Amino acid sequence: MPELPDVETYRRYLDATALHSVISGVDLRAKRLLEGISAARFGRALRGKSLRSTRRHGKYLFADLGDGWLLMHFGMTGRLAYFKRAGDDPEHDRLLLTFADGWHLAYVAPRKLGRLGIVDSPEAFVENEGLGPDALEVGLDEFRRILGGTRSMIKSALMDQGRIAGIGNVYSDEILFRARLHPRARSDGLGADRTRRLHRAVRAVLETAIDRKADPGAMPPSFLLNHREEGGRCPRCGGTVKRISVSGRSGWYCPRCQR
DNA sequence: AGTACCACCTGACGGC
DNA sequence: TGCCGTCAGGTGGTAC
Repeated sequence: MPELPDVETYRRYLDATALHSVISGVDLRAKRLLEGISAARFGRALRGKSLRSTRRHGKYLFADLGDGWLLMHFGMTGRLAYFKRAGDDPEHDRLLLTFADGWHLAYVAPRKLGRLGIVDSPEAFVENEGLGPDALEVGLDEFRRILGGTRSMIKSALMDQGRIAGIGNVYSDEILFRARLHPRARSDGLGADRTRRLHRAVRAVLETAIDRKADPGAMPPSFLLNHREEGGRCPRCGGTVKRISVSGRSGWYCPRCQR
């Protein structure tokens, strides 16, 4: 699930659970997730430290270690789990942090598509990766400039992390549905009104999803999210939603509402 | 510059 | 029940 609302929910979860405890154990169970650092150095960077605070940029989560930051990306299936008893350790935990108070924080990723690492700072990482501004931070003027700078399909542009960070396949559909724009509309052909509408939709959709803790079952009835299926009904007009392929992903939309 | 396709992994689900 | 193909909310590389 991990798009911006999911990762923000994980961030708040970490804040509410694992902050400020001393890390006594580091068990990395999937080395391939490590980015640019050896397992030994990764362990040394964490052991004896505590997670002082958290930050998020797009789909990336950072935790301050005092001299460097723990980096987490959740791929398609990643999440966090905080628990006390060893028996509650979830399946597919790829990193298990144990705290001095006996609690554990697991980074769980069934498909091993995420990333773990240690970085100097969130800012430096964002710069090095060439990530665009966070989708919740980007102002209208910048939004207009970013979308006006590419001839690609609007759905692709929204999902391009180098342009705007945080929007993935499902929420790009949701945003376009709310803004009533066709996923294949040209990014630089929206015009002022539709660009403003789209910018408002980005904020509204992401903030609502965060309020609902990114839980699909808790989304408002007006959301398209729970109707992304064959024969699904548009919550606005009652018509049948349609699936198309955009940048190799399944995009769902309502042909009647979105032009 | 933009797009299609493949690969990385594993699990879930429908069809036979 | 078991096997097989297909698909999955991400990203990065390649080739056109």
